Amino acid sequence: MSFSITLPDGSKRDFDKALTVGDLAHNIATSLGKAAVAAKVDGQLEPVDYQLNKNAKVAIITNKDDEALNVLRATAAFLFEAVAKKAYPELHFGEHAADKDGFYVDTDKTNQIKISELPQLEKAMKKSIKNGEKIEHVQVAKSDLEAEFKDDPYKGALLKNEKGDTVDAYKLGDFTDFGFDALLPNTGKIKYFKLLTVAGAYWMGKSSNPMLQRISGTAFFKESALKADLKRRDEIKERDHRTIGRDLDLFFVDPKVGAGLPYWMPKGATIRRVIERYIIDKEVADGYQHVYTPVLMNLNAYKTSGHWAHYRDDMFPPMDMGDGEMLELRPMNCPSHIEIYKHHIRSYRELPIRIAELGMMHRYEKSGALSGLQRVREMTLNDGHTFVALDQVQDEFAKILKLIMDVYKDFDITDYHFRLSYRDPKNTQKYFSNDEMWEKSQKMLKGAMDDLGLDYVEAEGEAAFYGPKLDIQTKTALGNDETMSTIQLDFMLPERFNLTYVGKDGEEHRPVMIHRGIVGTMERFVAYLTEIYKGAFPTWLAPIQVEVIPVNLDAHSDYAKKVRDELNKRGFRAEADLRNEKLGYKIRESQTQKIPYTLVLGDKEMKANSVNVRPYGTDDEIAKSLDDFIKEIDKDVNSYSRKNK
RNA sequence: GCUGAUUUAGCUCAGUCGGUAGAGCGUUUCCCUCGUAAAGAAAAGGUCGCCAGUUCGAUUCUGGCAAUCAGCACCA
Repeated sequence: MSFSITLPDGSKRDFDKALTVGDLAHNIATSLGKAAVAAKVDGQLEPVDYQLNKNAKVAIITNKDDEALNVLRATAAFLFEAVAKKAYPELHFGEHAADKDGFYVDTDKTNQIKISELPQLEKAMKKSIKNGEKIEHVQVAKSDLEAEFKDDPYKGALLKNEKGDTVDAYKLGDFTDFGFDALLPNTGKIKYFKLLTVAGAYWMGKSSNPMLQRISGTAFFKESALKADLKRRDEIKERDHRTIGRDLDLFFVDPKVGAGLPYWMPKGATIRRVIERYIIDKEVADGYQHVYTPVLMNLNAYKTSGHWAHYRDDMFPPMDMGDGEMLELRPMNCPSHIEIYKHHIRSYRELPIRIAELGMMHRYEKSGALSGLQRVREMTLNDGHTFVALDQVQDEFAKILKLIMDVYKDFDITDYHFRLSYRDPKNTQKYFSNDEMWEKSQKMLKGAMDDLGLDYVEAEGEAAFYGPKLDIQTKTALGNDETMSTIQLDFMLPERFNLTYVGKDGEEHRPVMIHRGIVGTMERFVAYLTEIYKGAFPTWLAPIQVEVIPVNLDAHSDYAKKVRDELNKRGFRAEADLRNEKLGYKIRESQTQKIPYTLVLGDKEMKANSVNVRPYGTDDEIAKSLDDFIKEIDKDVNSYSRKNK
């Protein structure tokens, strides 16, 4: 027997008898042997007692590697299970996982674990950790495990997913579980962990299945890392747009007047208006014709479009007008823009026809999904539809993508990835059934991305009901993935609404429709920006750009008003704080309100027709002439500067 | 929608083992007239989420509903 192990640096080591990953690590260096947590063997995560007996590529993982954290957390999850099972012998376990956010274990409901019981369980875990209890890695025949878990409602099903006749299982005392890539050989290393929350989660992630309880927590190798992570979790709250929205008086949602129906206060409305003007200008410059269409539409239009068949759960119930007419609050405005297209006979010479609208949509979101401006029941969509000939699809697609990238640049959106969203062919309830069209459009979309040489992930079951999409997924400041922009190819609706244009040949042809959104909805986009900027909006977006504060009310109010008026006249959003309060008090408020520029005006400034500038987040006092300040802020606004970030 | 927790003044939160409530911040008024992150005083402000039930009496106990939060499912 002889085989060789290839290490990450390319070097090879030959062996003539089997050895464990741990032995290999020791063989390389004693210190590495001590630090080894697990290994990647041909890309697969394996524990330190894994037997090497044939040619393989091996990378030893120590606690400096990200994957080591997953091993640690999986071990913590396993220990939690063992301890919880001891405390509640009748408890069953569902799925468990460990990743960059921590770990979780699903348990069944018959024996609810309350959040108040977590400290006791933590204590029991700590006891085991202190004792450094051994975790035994065993290969068990699948049939033995099936026998052991024969009364378990979940483990049997999970066992079916395990490949082969033997299963990698782990034992701590008489507790056994499986489904881990690799665990530590001993509980002693799980020093710094915390159980965090108890929440519901569906068994196997299906809402038709019973709901289990998910206990989640996190673990680190270093105490400082755990502390930093707990602090990070706390600080996330400070970025929450709901908190900032209230503190800065941007918007409110009040169940008394309707859950999920936000009210935009003047400051929030200002931010939104600036964005709306920006995006309309941008789109008009890119060849879009902006329109307004009604929020109500005859239900028949949504029957024709397929919304009524495939999207009804997300729609408000129709209004019965009593004379046979049924009106529907629109959930999307593709049918509205189709009506605009159909209003005239269209020639190939006009194509592409680009229709855009900041249109208000209503969708009946499930109560549990509502969240501030992030998920609402009334939203203004940055929507647009372009109607093109078949041979224009690629160019139009590239043009839209360029527009999106231009906008991202101005808003400094850099953390995003592309996702091609396809239908799930098995889900006939959700998607139009027309295999040929789906194949064609999905292939065309992928081809367009490949031609542009862009990287993407593919996701089945994420398409719109009428066609596949390119989704641009951004990361929010709170770490959630969300769809910011989308480009969707649609062969279905032109067919259903019998859209035509007259070709060069004088015959009628069918156009292709491209649905696209740049910044998604105004609601979600403002929520996103609020979190990214932590409420300190860049000057071009800030609801109040300049706060003017007189040193002495009697002596300097007139000059403060004069400066404010001059700024307002030039189109800047300036306010003068003429309340009877101390200077320090007003400065403080101007800072907590995150206003980009605070101007303090006293005798010196009045005499010299100057201002004293304190930019947000600093304690600078910069004296300059009013003219110079105006030049500075003008430059700041026009550059879409992010310096407040 | 589901599971759990929560809901008391504009905000953050105490409190009442059943006898209708408090603090800090904010607001208003008075006072102070001030050079870069909170001067001082007084006052106003609450159907104790909503609807039932039990009780002599419910903010407190019980039930239902709604909303909010965490997560799941869904999703822009």
